[in-house]
Amino acid sequence: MDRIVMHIDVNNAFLSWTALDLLEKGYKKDIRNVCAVIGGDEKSRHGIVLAKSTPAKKYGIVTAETLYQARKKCPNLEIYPSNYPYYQKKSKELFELISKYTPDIEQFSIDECFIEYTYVYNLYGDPIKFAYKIKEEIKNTLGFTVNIGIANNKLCAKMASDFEKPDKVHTLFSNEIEEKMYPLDVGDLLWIGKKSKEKLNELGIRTIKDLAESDYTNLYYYFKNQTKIMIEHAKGIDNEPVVVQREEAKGMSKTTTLDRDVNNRSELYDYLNSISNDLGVSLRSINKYASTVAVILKDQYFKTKTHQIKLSNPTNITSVIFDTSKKLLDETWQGEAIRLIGIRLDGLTSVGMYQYSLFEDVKTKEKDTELDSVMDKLKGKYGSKIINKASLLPKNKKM
DNA sequence: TCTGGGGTCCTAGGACCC
DNA sequence: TCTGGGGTCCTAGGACCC
Repeated sequence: MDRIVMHIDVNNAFLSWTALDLLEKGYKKDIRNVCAVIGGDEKSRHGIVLAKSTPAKKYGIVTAETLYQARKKCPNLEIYPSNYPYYQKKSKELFELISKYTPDIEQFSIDECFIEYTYVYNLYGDPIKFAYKIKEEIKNTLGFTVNIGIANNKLCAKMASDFEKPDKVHTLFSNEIEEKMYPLDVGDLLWIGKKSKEKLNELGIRTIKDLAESDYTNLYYYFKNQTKIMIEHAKGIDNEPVVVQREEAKGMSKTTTLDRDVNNRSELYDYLNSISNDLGVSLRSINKYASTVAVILKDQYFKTKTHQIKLSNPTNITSVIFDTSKKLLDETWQGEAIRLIGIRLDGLTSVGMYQYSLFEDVKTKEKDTELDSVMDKLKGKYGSKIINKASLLPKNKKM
């Protein structure tokens, strides 16, 4: 028997979920039915569209464009803020509901998952009937709609769930690829982004069919080792398994867009301090150590610069992350006006075996580890706002 | 009041070793 | 003696996804 995979995707997730949040709070209007978006705060320069309603989509509003542009397309646009804790809650409810039917679920993002239906086929039978059943159950018990794609592999299941929306079930089985997928724009193919689409178009490749029938050697010059997989995807070939257990994070990062451009070193240090603190807490909460620290900068012209260093000893100590990031900033920053600043930790390991390098100040390290641990506990007990190092406080409130 | 944040993976080029 | 070449590690930058 052929393999059967499903992809379940919440329609306009953030917007649908905020609609429910508002209705629960007594809001009279369902924002799913008006021209509305979830967007960031423009005053702090976070003004982009995070999600849009179906009516907003009809006006041509797209995700990630500026609210300014979106408003030009729909002057009556309503903009609502995001509520991540609520989204997490809804996401959990969704995956718990699906888990009742199979353990073979791969969570792909906060609002998407794959399920390996092959193993439960004998239990539930016709996958299309099952998909409709689960779609209705989600709508009736959780209050939001999903699209479900059914296919013989993950790639095609995901492509299928992206067909007509919302509240639909689609199939894209192997024998339907030429009919349903080949006519689509090559840019609609998973993993073909803006740049690859442009390049393919230049080469006269416009549809997925064009790519499927392209010659490997002609494309190799432009796409190198991605060529083979690209052509296979266009043909609907994909052998990736549904991976139930989420792989452990390989890195973590935190970046922040500043409310104005900053070219003052000590102010940039203050941001690094705060970010180091947040990352340190996250790192310790998953019992990991970071091998590499990188500073990420974006200047006023949106030019991004990164500078990284591999540590001689993986660390989970906030002060080490902060000191390293300061040094990295000093080495790479030329005084340009900074729009975004952040830190990325890579090469996360569970290795607790801490070897002190030769001239390290052992006493300081032990003290800092102890300080981090005390602060983590207090934050866990009283909430993250309750305690901070004096250096994190606003200057006029310093102890 | 113009352009977020958090991830993964790939590539090119330099350093270094044998 | 008009100066190889393979392998590995590391860093910077970029493409792609949600």
